[in-house]
Amino acid sequence: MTIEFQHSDRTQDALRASHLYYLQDLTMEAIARELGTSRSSVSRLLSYARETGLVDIQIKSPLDQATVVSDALHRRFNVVAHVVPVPDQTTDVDRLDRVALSAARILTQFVDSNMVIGVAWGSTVSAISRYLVPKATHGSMVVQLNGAANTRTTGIVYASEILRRFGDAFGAQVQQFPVPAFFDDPDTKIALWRERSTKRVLELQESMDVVLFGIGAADALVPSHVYSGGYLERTDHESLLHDGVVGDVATVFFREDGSSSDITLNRRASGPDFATIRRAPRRVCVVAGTSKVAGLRGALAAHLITDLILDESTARALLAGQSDEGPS
Amino acid sequence: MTIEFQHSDRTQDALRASHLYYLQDLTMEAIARELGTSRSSVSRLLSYARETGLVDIQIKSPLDQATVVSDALHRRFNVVAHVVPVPDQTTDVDRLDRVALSAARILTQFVDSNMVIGVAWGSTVSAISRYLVPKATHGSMVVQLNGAANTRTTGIVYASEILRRFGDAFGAQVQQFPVPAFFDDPDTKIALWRERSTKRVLELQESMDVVLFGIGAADALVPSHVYSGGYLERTDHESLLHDGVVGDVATVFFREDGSSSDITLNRRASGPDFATIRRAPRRVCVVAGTSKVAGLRGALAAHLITDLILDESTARALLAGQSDEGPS
DNA sequence: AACCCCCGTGCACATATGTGCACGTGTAGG
DNA sequence: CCTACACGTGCACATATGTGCACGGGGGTT
Repeated sequence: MTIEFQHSDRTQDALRASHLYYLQDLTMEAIARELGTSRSSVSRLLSYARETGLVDIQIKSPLDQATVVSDALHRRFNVVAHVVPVPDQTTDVDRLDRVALSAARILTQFVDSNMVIGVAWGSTVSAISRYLVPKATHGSMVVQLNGAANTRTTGIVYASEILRRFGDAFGAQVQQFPVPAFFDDPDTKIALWRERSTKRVLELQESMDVVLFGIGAADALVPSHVYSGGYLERTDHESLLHDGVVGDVATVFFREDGSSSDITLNRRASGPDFATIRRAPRRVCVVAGTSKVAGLRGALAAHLITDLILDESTARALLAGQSDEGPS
Repeated sequence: MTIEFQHSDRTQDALRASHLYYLQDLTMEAIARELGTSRSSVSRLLSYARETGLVDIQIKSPLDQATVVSDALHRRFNVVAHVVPVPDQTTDVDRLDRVALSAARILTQFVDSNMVIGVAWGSTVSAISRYLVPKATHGSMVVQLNGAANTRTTGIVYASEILRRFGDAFGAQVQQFPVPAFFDDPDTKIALWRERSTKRVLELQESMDVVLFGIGAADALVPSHVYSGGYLERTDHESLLHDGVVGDVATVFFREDGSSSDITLNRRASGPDFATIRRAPRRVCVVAGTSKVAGLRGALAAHLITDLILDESTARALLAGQSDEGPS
C-alpha cells in the first residue's frame, strides 16, 4: 500500500541531479553516490538537463548598471539592447555564430505559453534555430513571416526546417506560409491574399506576441538569403538602388530613414507590412556584423525593434553614427 | 570624439565573463584571453557573478512530468511542491541545511520589485537567510511577521539579523516588528495593536505579496525557537496540549484539522492571524524533517500554503498519511 | 536458439576548474 | 618618508569535469 516513488524516467534523474548540482552545490561525485551511479553518468545527465532546457541559466545585467553600450543604445534608439561580447577581429562567420548562440538562449526568456511567435527565415534566424534551447510551452504557435519559394526552388525544405526547429524547441504548432518570397506579379499576391488559407496566416501574423527577424542587407559579408539566393533579378537590384533602399526585414524593404512607401518591390514582397510587425509587443531583431549597420539604422528608424541582440562591434558602429532617433 | 567603452567596474567584467561562459560556452581559458587576464581571475569572476546573482540558474520541472511526489502533493493538497532531494539517512541538521540552500535559490524566483515580503524568523527561515542569492529589486519591502522578544532577551539582534539579510539580498527596505513573541497579557497586545506605529506594520502585513515561513513543532529534533527559546512557560505547554495543538506558523498555533479558534495562547501571540496570511497570493512554507509533518498537515488544512519546499522524506511521510484534503 | 544492433554504462585518460600562496601595488596612518 | 594593511593578481597544484572506448544486456530478426 506504499505509494511508488519510481524514477524510471531519465528526465527524473536529470532533474534530481540538476537540483543537487545547481541548487545544492554538490560535486558530481557526491551526486553519483546519491543516485547510485557513476560520476560520468552524472556528468552526462547534467549535459542532458542543460540541452533539454531542464536547467535554465540567465544573465541579468542589473538594470541600473547595464553596460555603457547597451545603455547608450537604449537612450539613442529606445530599444532594450543585448550586446553580445565578441572580440573585434572575429570573422563575420564566427561572429554570426556566437551572436546566434547567445540570441537563442536569450530568446527562450521571451517565449511562453499561448504565444504566437513570428519568425523570419534568413541566415541569421537560421543560425539561431540551430541553437535553440527547448522550453516546454502549451498552446504556442510559430508562424512564418514571409514566403520562401523562388525561381529555383520552392524553398520549402529550407524554411520549414527552420520553422520546425522552433516548433520543436517550444512545443509549438507550426504555421508555414507556402508562397513565393517575391511574386512576379503584384496582382497574384493580391489575389492570393484573398484566399482563406492565406488569410489564416495573415491573421496569425496580426496577433503575434513575439517576432524574430534579422536584417537583410545587400552588402553583408555573409550575404543575406534574399540577395544571394536567386530571389531577385538584376532589374530588381537596380530598382532597389533607385529607391534608396538600405535593407529589408522579412522581404520588405526600407530606406535609411525607415520609410518604405513607394518602394516598387514591396508590392511583390510576401512579408508582413511594418504596421503588422509593430503590432507585436515584443520585436526581436538579431544582427551580427557591421555590414548590416545601415540596414539596422533603417529598421530602428521604422520602429520595428523593441529588443535588439547584436555583437559589440556592430553596436559601436551603430552608435558611431551621428543621427539621433531618440525615444518617440 | 570616440565614445568611451570603459568597463572599469568589476561587475562589468563579471557580466561579460558570464555571458561568454554561460551563453557562449567558451572555456575559461578562452575568456581569459578575451579579457586579457588570467584563467584564475576568470574563475573568480564567475564565482562572483554567481554569488552576486548576476547569473541565475533555475531548474524547471516540466509541469507535465513533474516528479511523482511533487505531483501527488499537488493533487492531494493543492500546493506547488518543490521537493528537495536529500538522502534518507541524512541527519536532521544537514537536512535543514540542504533544504534551506535550495529554498533560498528557489525563493529568488518569487521575489520581484515593489513587493511586500513577509518573513518569519524561526530556525528554518534563519537557515534560509544565510544562503540568499542577491537579486536587485526596487521598492520592495521586507516585513517581520511576528515579534521576537521574550523573557530572556529582546530577540531583536537575532531577528533583525535575519531580516537584514533578506533586505540586503533583495535591496529591500526592512520593517521590523519590535514586540514580544508572546505577550503576558492579551490586553497589552490589544492596546499595542491600536498604536499607530504598530498599525503601520500590521497594514504592511495585510498587503504582503509573498510570505515565507516554516512550521513550528514542539517535538522537532531541531527544536523550533518558539518551543525552546524561553518563550513559553510550563503552563503554556500544558495549555497547548490541552487545546490539541500540533504546530504553529509565526507564533500562531493550530490543530491538525487547521482550526485555530479558541486556542488560548493565540490571544497572546504576536503573529498575524491566518486570514492575513491567506491574503498573500504566494505563501511559501519551508519544511525539513519528518518531525514537522503533523504540524505541516495542519498548516495545509488551514490553507496557509501555496508553495511548499520540503525534503523528500518529509514529502513521503506527508503523503503516507491517509487524510485527503483535496483542492478546495 | 543464435545473431546482431542499439543503448546505456563505467573506466581511464585528457581537460577544465578551483584555490592556497606569495607577490606587487596603492592607500591611509604614523 | 616609512610602515602597515587591504586587495587583486598569477602561479602551481589539487580537484572536478568531459569524453573516447570497450563492454554487456535487452529486444528484434533470421
